Amino acid sequence: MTTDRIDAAAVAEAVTSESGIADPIPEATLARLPIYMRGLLEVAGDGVTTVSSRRLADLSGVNAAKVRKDLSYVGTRGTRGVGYEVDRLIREIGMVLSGEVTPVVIIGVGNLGRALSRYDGFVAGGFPVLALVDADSSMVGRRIAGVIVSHVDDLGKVVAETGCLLGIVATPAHAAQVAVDGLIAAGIRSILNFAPAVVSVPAEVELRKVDLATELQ
Amino acid sequence: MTTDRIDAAAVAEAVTSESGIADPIPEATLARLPIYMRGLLEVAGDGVTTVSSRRLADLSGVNAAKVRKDLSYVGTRGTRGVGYEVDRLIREIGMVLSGEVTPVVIIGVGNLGRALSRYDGFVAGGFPVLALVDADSSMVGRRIAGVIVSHVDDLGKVVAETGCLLGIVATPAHAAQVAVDGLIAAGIRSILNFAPAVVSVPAEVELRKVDLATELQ
DNA sequence: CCATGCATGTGAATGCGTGCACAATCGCTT
DNA sequence: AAGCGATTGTGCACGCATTCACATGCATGG
Repeated sequence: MTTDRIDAAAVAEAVTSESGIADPIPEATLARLPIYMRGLLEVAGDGVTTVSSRRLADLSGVNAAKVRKDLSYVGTRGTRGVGYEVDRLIREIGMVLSGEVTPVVIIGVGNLGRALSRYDGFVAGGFPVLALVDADSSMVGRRIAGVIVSHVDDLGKVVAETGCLLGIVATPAHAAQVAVDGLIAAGIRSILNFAPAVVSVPAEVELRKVDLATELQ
Repeated sequence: MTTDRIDAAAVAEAVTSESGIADPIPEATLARLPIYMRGLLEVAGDGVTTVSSRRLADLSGVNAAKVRKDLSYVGTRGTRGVGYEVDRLIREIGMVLSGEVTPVVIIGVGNLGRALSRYDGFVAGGFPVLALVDADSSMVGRRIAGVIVSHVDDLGKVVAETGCLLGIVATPAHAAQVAVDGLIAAGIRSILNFAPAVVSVPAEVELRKVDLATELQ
């Protein structure tokens, strides 16, 4: 029966995402899943049990074919002639998104760092802040957004314990390079730099710079 | 033979002329120009008069070939073996960016909203305020900085009429989420949040939060 | 039980963005 | 004056994303 195939596909998907070897879901699709989720929760509130790709496309403001292709990556199978089961889709997308969680560590708990660590958008986007470090000893031990601040000297230990994969630099400009070097030494391979400074990294490290001043301009 | 090249050129010209005198500058390039501008202003402050694509690429964290291709769209020509003239480049990019005006709508005309609507920096930066809305009926109809205040219920209509692409939230904290949802429903995909509240948006919508308390420090 | 309508799932084509590689070209030095 | 090092400008190819179009397949009604 076809149910066997569906279950097998679901299990395979779960296994691949757990092992973290290769994620076959395109990044562009991943970025749209929260949008679909939003539309799904909306129609679910209306008591609708099935939704077509066309309807979901209209709700999300995208193309219907794109919706179908995206959902095919998720693994969920719809019913031809009917559409997709809303509850099932919400569960499937939820699992994929929860599997795409990347814990982050923030260096620097000044004004910027505190603002970032309290920014719920990170959690909603799958980037929970699990660790905070600072070079100022007077900050160590303080609790910000439910996370205890550690000293930057313990960065390697903290990263190892929390399993953080992404580092956010929120230090003053003059400390940015040191902070980045520390992150790299701790094993971080993806860095988001909020400090207004240009830093250099090895080729194998992915670095993205966020300049608030430029953004406002 | 040369016929191939002529045909290709004819096609390209037909495409460009089809869209009028509109800029053939790719969107991806347009998004990088502010980043280049920032690097240029930095080196200009150091008294440097010329900059190579390689140097500008390092400053901006992008590929050197990409920089050259982007600058070729701007129209500025560099000098082989030397590089680009910094002052000239700043002027050229500035002109392109000033031509890229993005009309904005401001939600909330309290103290903050009024201050923002009168802030000349927005106009200078290519963000003219074309619409103002508020939930308070006593505000509707008042003229602030040359713009008539509309009611928030008419947000969709106002946005459609003025063609606003960017929304600025200047409401009290408790109304921020409602304001953001309204903007998204109106078709806005870029939002600047000045309210001291954390709001959630779909991944498709670009949201930036500006915390004035931290900015002042 | 069968025909019919409707929606899925996907192969294929197109367009866009990126980056390599190299010829063209300029200023500088000898 | 002439070669040389340096840098631009761009043709080309590759990969990703988007969208079309259609065959496949399920459910419903008679």
